[in-house]
Amino acid sequence: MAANTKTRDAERTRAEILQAALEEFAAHGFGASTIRGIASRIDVSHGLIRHYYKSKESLWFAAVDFLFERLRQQVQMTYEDRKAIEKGDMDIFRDWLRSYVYYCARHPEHARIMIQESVSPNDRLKYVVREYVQQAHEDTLSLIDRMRANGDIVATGSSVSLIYIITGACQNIFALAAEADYSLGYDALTPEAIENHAEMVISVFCGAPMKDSPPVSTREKT
Amino acid sequence: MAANTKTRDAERTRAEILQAALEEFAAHGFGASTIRGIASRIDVSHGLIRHYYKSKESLWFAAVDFLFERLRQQVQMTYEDRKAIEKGDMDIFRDWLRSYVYYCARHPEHARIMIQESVSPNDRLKYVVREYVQQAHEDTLSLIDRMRANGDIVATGSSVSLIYIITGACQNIFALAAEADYSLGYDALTPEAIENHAEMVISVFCGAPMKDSPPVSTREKT
DNA sequence: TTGCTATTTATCCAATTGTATAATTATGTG
DNA sequence: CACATAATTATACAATTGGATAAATAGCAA
Repeated sequence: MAANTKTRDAERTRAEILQAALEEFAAHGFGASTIRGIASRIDVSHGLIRHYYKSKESLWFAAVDFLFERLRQQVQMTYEDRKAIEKGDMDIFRDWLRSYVYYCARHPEHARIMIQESVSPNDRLKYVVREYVQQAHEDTLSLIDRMRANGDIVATGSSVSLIYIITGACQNIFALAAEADYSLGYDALTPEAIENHAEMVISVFCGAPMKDSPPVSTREKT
Repeated sequence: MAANTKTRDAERTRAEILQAALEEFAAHGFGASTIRGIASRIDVSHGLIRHYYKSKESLWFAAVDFLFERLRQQVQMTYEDRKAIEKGDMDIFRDWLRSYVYYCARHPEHARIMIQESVSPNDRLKYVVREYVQQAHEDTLSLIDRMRANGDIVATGSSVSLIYIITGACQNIFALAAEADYSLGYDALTPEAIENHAEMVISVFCGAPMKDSPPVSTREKT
């Protein structure tokens, strides 16, 4: 254990820095985030962050790697589920939608960071698209096309629009949670509100959930 | 005209500053936006902006006033339209959805600014909600409730969720236009893509548009 | 022309920023 | 114990920031 205590502390510090960086980047965007602000979230000196990550930008890349790895672990569709959906098993698709809504509620910073970086073409956006978004979008696109061909989704127009309609429908209320609270006194982050939102999304895109198969997510892992 | 040349220039300068400020705030968020950056967009000294607006924050408030006034002019529902929708005229609702999609495409900075300010409760968000969002949301809420009672919208759950599902579905692809371009080579801002998105949104929330009434927006004003 | 006022620029300043380097502390090994 | 190395803090610095004030320019009325 002797040789481990130091490295374990170091690893924990690295993880804490990443988590704090994610929150800071989501809260203020890349430009307005400060290394000192991130450091103060976990009560370390700002020099320590420079010790682990050589620049503010490299910290951003590391934080995004962490973000998408977590997304992958929590909501990525398995090959079997995908095949089932392609064969018309809409309950699997409902479960996937539900798990994605849960993810959006737990991690609203994800949508926020992507929207902030999508303001204009830039190297950070280019990186995250190339490393993570592109493959996921292409997979989703072919899945949606298959579902529309099967008649499981009825809509007219490009499937690209549909991808953003579905993800926007899932994300938006959590990205704007503070607005919903101020304007309507609605706390979108209570378990009931999250569950309600998942039900609503599912009913919009898949019709009402079937009575005899109570929606239980098999993909919820945290 | 003599007395007018000066004031007209001043008014135009004020308007140019507001427009540049909107773009800057949407591009970088409030914190990362700089008065000098806004000034350089319209090639004036940063001191001039301080002359017209006494602080960066007061400039933000003025820019948001401008933003929401433009929204009101372009997509606010008339009383007559509202009554027609409440009586079940879904074509009017389809037109309204369409005009909102057009607005989101023309002014993606609107959604961006709201999301950026919704990171956490703060005075800027509080102001814009109190001045603009709250009343609009309450109106929309009661309209949606009425439509659901009429059976014109079929979904299960809180109507608050539905508000954010609809607006998210309309906005998202434009807020993430750069991502869609990088990942799928899809330019969401072409007239065809915008039209397609409007069709898709309408078909998701209202079913396919009626064949005999080609969708023509009566509310599109710019 | 001479004033007068509004518009605009030019500087100045203290605070904050990312980055860099030195100093300090803790930990494990001999 | 001493010594080496990793973890962490402290400090320094040039650049940028919002804000403030002074200076300059332009338009107009007399």
